[in-house]
Amino acid sequence: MNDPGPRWLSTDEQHTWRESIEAWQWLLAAVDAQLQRDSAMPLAYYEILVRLSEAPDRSLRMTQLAEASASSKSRVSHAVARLEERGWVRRTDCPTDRRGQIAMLTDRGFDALTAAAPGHVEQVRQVLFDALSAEQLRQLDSISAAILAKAASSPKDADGCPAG
Amino acid sequence: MNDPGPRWLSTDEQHTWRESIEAWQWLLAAVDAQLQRDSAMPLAYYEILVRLSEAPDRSLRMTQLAEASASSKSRVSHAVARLEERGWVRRTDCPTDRRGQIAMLTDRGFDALTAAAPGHVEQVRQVLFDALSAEQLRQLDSISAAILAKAASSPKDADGCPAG
DNA sequence: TGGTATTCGTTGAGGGCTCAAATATGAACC
DNA sequence: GGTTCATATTTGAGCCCTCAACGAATACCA
Repeated sequence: MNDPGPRWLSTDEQHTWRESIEAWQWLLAAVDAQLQRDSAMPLAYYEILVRLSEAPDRSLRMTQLAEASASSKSRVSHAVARLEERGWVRRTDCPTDRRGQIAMLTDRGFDALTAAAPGHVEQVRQVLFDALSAEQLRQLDSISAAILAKAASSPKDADGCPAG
Repeated sequence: MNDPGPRWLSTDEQHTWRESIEAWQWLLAAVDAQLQRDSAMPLAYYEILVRLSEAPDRSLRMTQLAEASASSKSRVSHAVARLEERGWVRRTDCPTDRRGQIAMLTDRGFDALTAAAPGHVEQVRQVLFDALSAEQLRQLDSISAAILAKAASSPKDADGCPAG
């Protein structure tokens, strides 16, 4: 007789929760849709290209790429397979670990990224930076950091990054 | 010779942007994964069940259900079809508009929702409310409201709610 | 009344994601 | 060396979502 029962959300909490998920689901969907519409790639692919473009030699081991783009190994494996079909990424064997694969951004991939970037950045401005004040952006920064801290401290699942 | 070029993000902006999407993608994935794992339903289905449970007669026209759950008509149509297979929702013809369909939450659907709720709420607490201070929650509230205001003012696509 | 536009809801193809299982290699230990 | 456990990556099934197209019914309007 000691189950405290679920700690239900107060009215205020419920309001904050619903508003927040709706806002961020919309924002993510809007960004994804713009990329899909104008550059024929989902946000997840864009992020993979960005991480590769920033890496030395524009190359990354699959696992590192998964970590850098905050997604699961499985997702990255599927995604890189698609990106390779488009000629945007090339996979080669890792010389020091025969289990490993190295994903490298090709010149065509870099061009695709360069072409997609301006429209994407503009969309990000519209949905986020034009909507918030400087003060709110600072607040958002620390809020996001707090959430990520929670994410880091919670147990990860077997495969990739998501979930808790 | 008057193209200002893309308004690139400053270092700070880029930091805020990357941190924010990573945080919210993780949070949404974590909530979705908990529901999937413990109650065998995605967050989108849970939200549909919630909106129905709150509606008079636990019933809503398909379009209203789409608006209430902030998703596209197509998504809701597919989802309700699945939920109907599970016996959680029943569709009936609308008496006043022969194009219309009314989705009603069944008793079994209500039970499923009741069973799923405590674990879901607990997860929401863990990923959001336990991570943020009261002050941050207030800030988040107004940040989300600002984003949603932007969403409301931006042109909607043909089908449903998402995208901008 | 007839014509046109709009709304309601569904459908199917296509694609991305997750999950669990499988393969192959590396590391550690005795 | 051989066992055993851990790591790296892939694979395929199954599911959800988007997009575009569709049929059907209603609204608007001359």
